[in-house]
Amino acid sequence: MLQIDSLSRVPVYEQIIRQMERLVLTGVLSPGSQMPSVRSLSVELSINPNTIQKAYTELDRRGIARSVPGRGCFVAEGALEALKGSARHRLSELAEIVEELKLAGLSENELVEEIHRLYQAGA
Amino acid sequence: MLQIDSLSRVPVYEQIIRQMERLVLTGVLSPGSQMPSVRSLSVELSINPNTIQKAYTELDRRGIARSVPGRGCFVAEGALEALKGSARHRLSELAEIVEELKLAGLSENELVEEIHRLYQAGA
DNA sequence: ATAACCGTACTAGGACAAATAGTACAGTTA
DNA sequence: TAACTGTACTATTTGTCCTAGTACGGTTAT
Repeated sequence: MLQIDSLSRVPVYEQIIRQMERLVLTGVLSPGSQMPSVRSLSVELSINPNTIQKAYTELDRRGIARSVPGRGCFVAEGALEALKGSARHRLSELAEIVEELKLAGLSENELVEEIHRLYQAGA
Repeated sequence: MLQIDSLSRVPVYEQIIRQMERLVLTGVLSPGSQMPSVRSLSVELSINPNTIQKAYTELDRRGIARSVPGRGCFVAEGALEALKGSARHRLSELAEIVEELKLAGLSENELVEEIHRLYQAGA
């Protein structure tokens, strides 16, 4: 279900967060559905339970998941809205890269063309 | 001349690299011109000389700067070409963000509009 | 009830990168 | 000669990520 790159600079707990967000956005995980338990996922990925918990706690804080002691961790009802809202926040990251590309001499048309290709690509 | 955000996750030496690259791209530093010395910059930014040196060494390795023992560190002649070449490499970072925004429901038109605004903005 | 799950909390320690601190050496320049 | 330049090296500190182990309380099915 999830894939972890232990060689990446990106912390494992953040990789889990991103992939969970992605599963929700793509509809693989629907609001209300149960997520893998902390322990089962830790066994599946061969990762310490504390690391999984850190990811789940953060997902809870962001309003994407709801943890219920004794029952499990579920995709929050407003998960999609929360994700779409936070997506706007990532426009700032986009702005940084765009500005660098712009300075490096990439024209607006070239960039728009690149965007078009990315949008056409599947997945 | 440079600004360091010590609270950022981005390492100080990498912040220096990026800002130097930016100064070259914007023409503030021209090829052949002398860059601040390791020691003077360390005093100005209140940062250990070793951290500055690490940034300068990397800039040298990328072909953006040329360090000359006893004389100083200068902007390389082919700095602009080196920078424009490596800029293309950052298109992969762009692809990641675009894909996330796409999943989050941002339409291609909205994104293109955003790009247009970024290109019109000064700086 | 009891066993088997669930999330949560806490302390301790290892591994690693980033940064600091201090010293030293060799080349350049006024 | 004095004051600068880059470079090299070791030791130490700091912070983050992750692992390890233990414990507590709530839920569920048998």
